[in-house]
Amino acid sequence: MVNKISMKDIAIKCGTSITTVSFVINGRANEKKISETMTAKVKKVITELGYQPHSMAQGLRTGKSKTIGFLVDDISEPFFSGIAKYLDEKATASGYKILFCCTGNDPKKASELISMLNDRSVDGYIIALAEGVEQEISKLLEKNIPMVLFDRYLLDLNTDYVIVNNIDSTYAATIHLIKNGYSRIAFVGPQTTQQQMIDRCTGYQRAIKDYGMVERVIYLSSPIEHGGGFWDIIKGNDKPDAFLFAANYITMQALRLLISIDPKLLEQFAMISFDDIEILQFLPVPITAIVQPLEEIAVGIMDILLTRLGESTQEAKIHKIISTKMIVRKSSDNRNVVRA
Amino acid sequence: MVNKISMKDIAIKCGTSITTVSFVINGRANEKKISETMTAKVKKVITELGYQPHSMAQGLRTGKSKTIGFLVDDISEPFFSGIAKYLDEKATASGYKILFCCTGNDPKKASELISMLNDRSVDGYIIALAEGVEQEISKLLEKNIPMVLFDRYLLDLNTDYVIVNNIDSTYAATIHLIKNGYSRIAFVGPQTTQQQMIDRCTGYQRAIKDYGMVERVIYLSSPIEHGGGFWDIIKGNDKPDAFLFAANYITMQALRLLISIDPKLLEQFAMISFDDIEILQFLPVPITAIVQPLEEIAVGIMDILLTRLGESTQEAKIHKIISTKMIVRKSSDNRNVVRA
DNA sequence: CTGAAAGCGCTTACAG
DNA sequence: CTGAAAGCGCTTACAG
Repeated sequence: MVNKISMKDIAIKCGTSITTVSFVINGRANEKKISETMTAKVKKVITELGYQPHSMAQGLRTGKSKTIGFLVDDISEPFFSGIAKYLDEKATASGYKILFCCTGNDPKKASELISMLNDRSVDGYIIALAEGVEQEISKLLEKNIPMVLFDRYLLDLNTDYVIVNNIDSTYAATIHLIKNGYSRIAFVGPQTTQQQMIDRCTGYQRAIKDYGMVERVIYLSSPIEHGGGFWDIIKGNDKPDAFLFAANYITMQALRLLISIDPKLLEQFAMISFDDIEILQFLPVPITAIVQPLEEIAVGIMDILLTRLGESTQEAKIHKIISTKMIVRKSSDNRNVVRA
Repeated sequence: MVNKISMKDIAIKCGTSITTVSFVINGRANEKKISETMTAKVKKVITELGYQPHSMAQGLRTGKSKTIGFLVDDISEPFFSGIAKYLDEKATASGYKILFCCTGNDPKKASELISMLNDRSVDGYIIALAEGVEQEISKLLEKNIPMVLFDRYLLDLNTDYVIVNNIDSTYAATIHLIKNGYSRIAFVGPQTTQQQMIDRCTGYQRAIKDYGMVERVIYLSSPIEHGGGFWDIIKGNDKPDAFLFAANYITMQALRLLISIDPKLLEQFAMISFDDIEILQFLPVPITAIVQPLEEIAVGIMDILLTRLGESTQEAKIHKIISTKMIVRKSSDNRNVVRA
């Protein structure tokens, strides 16, 4: 990093002061009534020398780092890395850079990371909340630091967030199964207090109730136990004829479990997965999926965050709900019903 | 970001100077012969007030940002996001943060991003090189900025890098196919000048030559053309009985192509994929894979980079070659040979 | 053993 | 129309 060009160099070369140079750089030449001759000269020298402002000096002075903190459990999960890609694109276009952090589902690590991001003076946060960091979130809220939650949210925390229409999505998916003739539909989800998971279950439950069916909610334990609840249910007399999986990792867990017992089992149940993953298309019976539009979610997040970053006073919180779409594949058509 | 505590606050509260506080913070109390009483007092106040150094001020003063730039085509690709996760873990543990950037396979964007990272005074770079940015890389090299390349590398660029033993891997994979009775083995790769792809092809070619077989190299075009070369080859008289795919995206392209023509085709060929992806295990005939150990690669990268960041003079470049391992699945056993 | 002071590269209120 | 100067929060050479 030798010989970086500074505003001083520009000023000297132009025979002016760094104040003038600064005004030109920040587009305040007009406002500050810098002569056009000087403005042009400064601009010319800037491109000639390839001057780039020193972001840390700027940051120190302005208190803004043009950096956004992004917190998720695991960046290598396709949903998060997909979102990350689009976020990065939007952020870069607006002069921001994103610091990605993985909490590994550990609340302690999460709060350490928040504190670390705070040290680095990030201007805002994008967070898929792990359970147990409500306190840290509250602290940030009090400080009025811009923050957008996504994927997960907390009812009792007054924040901006972007989520999908979880209830409607599983409601529609359940009805899709019912319409295709399935009558023993099970919802398979994780044991959790995460609001989005509760919502997904709620959508399912409402549909089941509206159609006067029997509710079957299964909590899949992780790591998977062969002898455990799922297997008992599958081999029981009153076994389900259709599954609605609450998230892609739940789908994967269930698929692994079924395959490890007997790959043929895959063909005996109707299935719908919340979240599409490439694998679903390549199975012997391709699986229907509820698709979360990643780019739309990312755009929603950045729109809100950029607004906040430009605001002086906090307006009312924004809650953006994005619609999923269902991609129907063979696994949920009525082929199975005949057999059942 | 109100009322951040500064060294000045500590100094006042301790009745000393910020110099002393700084020495204590930087662990130079002994060296600078600060009294134990004062050292203890300062430390106590620091934890009491929850002081955190202001990283931008530090950065401005020291010229170090404790930040690493990470450049790949697309962070949402499983190979890269997997690497990213482990890198982030290691970096955080050493007080560094990583700025992830996606070049989207666009050399122009790549050089813009490098310039942007440069503005942000990143201390080092981790790069999976896209073609066409050799010049920018060279510039960084000249400036002696620490940089580790991975996955891809350039023979004529003298840099640190971490790659896998590409040649040996495909050599072994090819021989595995030969030993299992396949005799018309095709290598399927992208049309590219990327060294690692050339190496993978070389390994295949050597094995074919050593066993006196006929070389069959297929360049898969993207987007896939139905009527194109691949289909001609598959339906021809002299069609291959085994495929070695050069990368996971090539595997996916080929799978999509085969499935779109006829899913049964999947069972008619032996297959090995460079890179393991979850999908391979779930196919009707699970596909053998050459596994790149992500964590080991990430550790290798960070080890080199952290060494460089701590060095004053550049030692000789480090080239770290990591061994892959092959996970043999049903797709490469000799089941097909009987039929052929 | 400890402190005053310079300076990293910016921005901006103030003065002319 | 333009510039001198203060200050953001640190680190460190220098002086006592």
